[in-house]
Amino acid sequence: MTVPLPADLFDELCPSSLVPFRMADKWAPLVLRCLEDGPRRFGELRVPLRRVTPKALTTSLRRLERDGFVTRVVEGAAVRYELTALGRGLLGQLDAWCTWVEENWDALLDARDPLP
Amino acid sequence: MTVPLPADLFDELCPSSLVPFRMADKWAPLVLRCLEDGPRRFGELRVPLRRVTPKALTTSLRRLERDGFVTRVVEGAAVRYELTALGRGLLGQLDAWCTWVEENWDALLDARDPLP
DNA sequence: CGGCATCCACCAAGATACTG
DNA sequence: CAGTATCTTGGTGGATGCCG
Repeated sequence: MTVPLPADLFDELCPSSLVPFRMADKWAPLVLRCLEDGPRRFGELRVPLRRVTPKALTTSLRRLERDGFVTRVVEGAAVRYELTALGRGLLGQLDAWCTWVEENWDALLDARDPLP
Repeated sequence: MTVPLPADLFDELCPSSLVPFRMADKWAPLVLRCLEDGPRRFGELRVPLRRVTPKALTTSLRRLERDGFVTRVVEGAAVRYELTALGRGLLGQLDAWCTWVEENWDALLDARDPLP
């Protein structure tokens, strides 16, 4: 079985307004990352995403489901969310973004807040 | 000298809501593509982007300038917009998106329909 | 030519509280 | 546990008209 998601999986400032990329909605990239290692329940997602209100998380998950990136499966009392093949494909783009942002982070900072 | 931008550079339905990626704002990816082959004037950009109001185009350009992706240079009565090195780097990501969308277009279409 | 001013509709998204 | 229900706000972006 998969390891529980750590509460500090994401940086406090993630996502940042300096990042010019957006995927689906504000929290979708973080949700996708949480689902990378296998299906998760709503409560599991809330641990690393504790800054996100339940409503916002639900909205994000519903949209990901509508667009075919995530499936919502009810198993008795429990619910699990899982990546589809299409959704898993988004992770490649996400990795590319992260790489680009890391490589250009200083330039992004300098451009946004030029030294006097 | 660069060739004038064709009026039909972009598809009528571009950008589409089926594309889960966003760069800066709605029109930024198209603007960046217009600047790929060299500096352009405001009026030149308006040709392929005739569906975009002047205000929206200005807003997009201002934001791209603020974030360090584009420079705005006044040359007497004329104004030219040009990609910075950082902005040119965005084109790589844009290419990656286009490739991904083309490869997954049918899946995106199929996935969107089933849900109410 | 290269915009700006104004008004307005839409919706993403947060705060807060509550529920089957 | 897995969400809903309201309320409210801020920002994007379209429509229209005007300007130096």
